[in-house]
Amino acid sequence: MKTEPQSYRSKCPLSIALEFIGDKWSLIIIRDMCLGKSKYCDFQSSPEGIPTNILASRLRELEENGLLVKRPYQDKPVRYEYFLTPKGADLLPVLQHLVMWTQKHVDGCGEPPEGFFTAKPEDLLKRQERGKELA
Amino acid sequence: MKTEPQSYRSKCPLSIALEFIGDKWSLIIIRDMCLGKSKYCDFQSSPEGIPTNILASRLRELEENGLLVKRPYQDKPVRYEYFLTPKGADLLPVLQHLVMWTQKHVDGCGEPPEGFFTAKPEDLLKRQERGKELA
DNA sequence: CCACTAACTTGCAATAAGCAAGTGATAAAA
DNA sequence: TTTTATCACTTGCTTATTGCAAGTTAGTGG
Repeated sequence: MKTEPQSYRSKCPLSIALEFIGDKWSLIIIRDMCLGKSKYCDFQSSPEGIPTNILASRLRELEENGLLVKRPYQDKPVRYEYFLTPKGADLLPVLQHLVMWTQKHVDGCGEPPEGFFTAKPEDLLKRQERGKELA
Repeated sequence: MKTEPQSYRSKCPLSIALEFIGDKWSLIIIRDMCLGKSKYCDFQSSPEGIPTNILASRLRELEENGLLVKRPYQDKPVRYEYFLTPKGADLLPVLQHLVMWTQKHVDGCGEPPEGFFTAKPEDLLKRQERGKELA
């Protein structure tokens, strides 16, 4: 996870990518956002059961790193929704290939929802735009 | 990292993939093998500077999980070379997209070696086959 | 014999993960 | 009007993982 955008361990683009999303949870959150989830409790309710303190810290880091943005959807009390930025949405091809890899090599894994493989990063941003229009 | 192939935290293929390679180092080793490295000291000399105990444990786990195999290339003392299996080599598209992602979104990152984007998983296995023929 | 190399292993301090419980703001129910 | 409930977190604490340095083992070359 990168918090200070300087001082990467190397200039290798793969290594840098792993400093952003090289852990067990970040891409799970990105996946959930790709599937349309946007609220804290949505992420908590995923079957992997992310611990709540880790969810909070990952959301903070992903936002600091520009992969997502949060936007209040109510005040009293203020509550936030999280949306992918283009930078975050562009991880979709990575997710798609990881899913294909598991389907090819791991028995008994589940199926992604319909349309997952044909989705494009741009499609993920439309949801956010619609939300903005309504706000 | 998966060691016991049962008991995934969920059946989601993305989540399962992350149990195999969801950390900061596994894909660095896979990358090095994609680039033709095969010996312990090769992996150690990469610019990211993987700690040696982590390298040893990752090589063990990646082998247990079937992403690579080791093969002695000398005895007295016995020394091993590590090679990608088809399962490991099939992560190449994931690496390629991660590299593209960083090149698009992170300033000042380096370039992959020539031919990286056009390589295919099968190409990575030929090296291993050549090695076997000579053995 | 001594230095040196490759491939590890071990010890240990620091960091991160994971679990459970608590907090603060508010709305809805009794 | 207390009582309960929800959402989005935070805190405390225990365990696990990282990362650094040093040591080990089985050789090779001089």
